[in-house]
Amino acid sequence: MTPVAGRGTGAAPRSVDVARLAGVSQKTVSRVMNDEPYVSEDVRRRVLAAAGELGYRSNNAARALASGRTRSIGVVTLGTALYGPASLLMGVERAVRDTGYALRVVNTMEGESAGIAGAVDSLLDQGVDGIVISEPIDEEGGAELSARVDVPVLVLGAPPPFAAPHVVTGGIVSGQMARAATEHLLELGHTTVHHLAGPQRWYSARDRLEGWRAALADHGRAEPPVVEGDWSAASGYAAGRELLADPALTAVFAANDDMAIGLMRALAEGGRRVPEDVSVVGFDDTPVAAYVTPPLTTVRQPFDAMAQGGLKLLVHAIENPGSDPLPMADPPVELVVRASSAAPR
Amino acid sequence: MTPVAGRGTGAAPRSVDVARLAGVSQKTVSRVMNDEPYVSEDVRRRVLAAAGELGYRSNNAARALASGRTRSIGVVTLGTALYGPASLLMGVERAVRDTGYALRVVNTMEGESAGIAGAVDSLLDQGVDGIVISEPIDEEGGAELSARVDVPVLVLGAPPPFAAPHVVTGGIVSGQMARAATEHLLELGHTTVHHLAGPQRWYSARDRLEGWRAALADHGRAEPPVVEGDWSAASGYAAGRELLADPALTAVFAANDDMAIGLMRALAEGGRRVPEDVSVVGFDDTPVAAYVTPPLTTVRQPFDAMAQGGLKLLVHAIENPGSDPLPMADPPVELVVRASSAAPR
DNA sequence: CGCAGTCATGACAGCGCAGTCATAAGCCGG
DNA sequence: CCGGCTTATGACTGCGCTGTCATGACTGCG
Repeated sequence: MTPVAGRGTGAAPRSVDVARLAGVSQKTVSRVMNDEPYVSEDVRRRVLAAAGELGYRSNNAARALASGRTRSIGVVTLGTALYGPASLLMGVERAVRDTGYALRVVNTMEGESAGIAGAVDSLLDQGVDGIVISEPIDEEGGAELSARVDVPVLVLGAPPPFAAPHVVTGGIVSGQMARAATEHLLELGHTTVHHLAGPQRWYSARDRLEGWRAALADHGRAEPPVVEGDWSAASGYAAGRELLADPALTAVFAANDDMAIGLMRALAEGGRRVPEDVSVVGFDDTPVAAYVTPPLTTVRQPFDAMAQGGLKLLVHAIENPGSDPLPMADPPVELVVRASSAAPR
Repeated sequence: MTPVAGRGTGAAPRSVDVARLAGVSQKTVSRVMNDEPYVSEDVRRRVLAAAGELGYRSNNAARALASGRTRSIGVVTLGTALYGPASLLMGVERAVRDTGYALRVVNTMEGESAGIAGAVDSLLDQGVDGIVISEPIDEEGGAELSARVDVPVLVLGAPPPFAAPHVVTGGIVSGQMARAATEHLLELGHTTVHHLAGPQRWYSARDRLEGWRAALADHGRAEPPVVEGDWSAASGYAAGRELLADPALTAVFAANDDMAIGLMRALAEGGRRVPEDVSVVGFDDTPVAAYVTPPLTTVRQPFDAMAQGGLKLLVHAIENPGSDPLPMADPPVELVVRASSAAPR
């Protein structure tokens, strides 16, 4: 009368069930599942066959409880569909997959009560083995947070927002490329370059501002007033309407492509031709950048490479606690010159 | 000599430690942490104070093991930064947060070996309580997959790709809006409307194709040959170069905004003015759609509402097993008319 | 005042794994 | 041919929590 397994048919099989079927101990099943050494080929095969037959899948909670590791990495995202952050997140997903870890995601909406600290906290609650903070924005709470973080943290695309024990930084210095973009415009012969900045709570926006500033300083050029947007094309458009007031305007470096597109629309409406009257350079190389009118000169960021490289560091830190952090090679960033930038006049 | 807790200072506090400090049983701590009834206010306060003092956070793995529920929901994404899928993912993240569940993410790259089935499988391995499949694409393997799925599944933005036990569908019928977009062009006076379709492995692309087709059929119009892209502006551009060959071309409905933008560029290069010679309508209302030249008429999808509504269904299915699925109200979709569409001539 | 019913709490077991240690078998060299 | 090694396996335990049940205190009511 008793069914084979002795439990209701609905219940998921456990390692003991597999063990029984394969005629081995539960521990041996565990060994096979974890690719531990000291298992004979014969036994391994029998266990795998039994597992397959029963449709066994090991219980993650039990495994995490017993081993103290969850084999998962948490990501803090910004909760926007902006091309940069979204691409970085996708890169992280792809890269995490390769490492064998699972991915947990929480997002922190800008202006939300808890912010990054809250997001990190909820990841710690979930018991992740490591944390990725992607494109952090500036906020308070970093100090108290760092005390509670007891797993390695990877900060992607910007300097770490807080000084926690095991923080590594991966990813590019986007300031460097902002500098290159600005220099591109100067070398075309523009007297100076205006900057349409991103929201300054974002490290990456500040980075780009500083890169632009450094380029102007290097070349001994006057620094025009900065106009700040919020990354959106709408804000770029609004900024463009402001900039139209300046008859001397000949070149603008925008902190991302969306703002550059909004800016170009405002310029067009104001009767300024791009690039004949005003050159525009963006940042990100979004998929549409090459197809707007005119095609946008911009900076392409290697999101996948950043994520992959950074995760390698993180996994190293997780699996070799106490060891020195791996060095991070800055992945290649590229200035893509298109029709929106040209010599003045 | 023995320190207070009797364990190394590095070890995370457990509920027994809290219990000891608060002078109650471990079970009572568990009661407080889970907001169970039958705990006096006094005890509750003492326990919370003790937990705060020790920096206690409950161990998720142990909780999951004991309760059999992980309190987490898995999402299958497409691994692209395309505006639609990325927005939907963000919407899901936001919505999940409100439900109190944690989010695990896996993505299936198009053309990858395992595909959706593999992604779902890995989520099941992780032991999620429910699964969200966002924008599924067409593929085999659905049948065998459905046998293994033992948690509720929500399919967002398209019909379910497989017949699993507990599948609910949430989200809009984008075909309906494709129809509205096409009708908008017909009502402007265009004799017929071309369609620049998305990749037909995507349900949403097929939906839009069918909506377009239905609109033409309703109005008794000839159906021009379909051009298929891959969602990218580049593919829209390529399609545009093909469409230029047709001198009778006066209106195109593109399955997303990026392709519409590429298309408009090709039209511009071919000397066809938008909207004077050719009207273009897109789909998605990406943030730049309003700022390209000319501003793009398009269809705005309420990603947040779709995700929120869908997740409500999913959580209901998780927490009330066996009950009838909740009805899903289609969230409002909106045709945004801008300058890229106008009457012919 | 006594009994049933609510409320508040604790003791205990067990969730399904992995870690530790014990054990047995094979293998080698002196 | 025996002591010491490597290899292969199992018994047992415990990870930190939740579920079940028992227990006692307190309540109201006939």
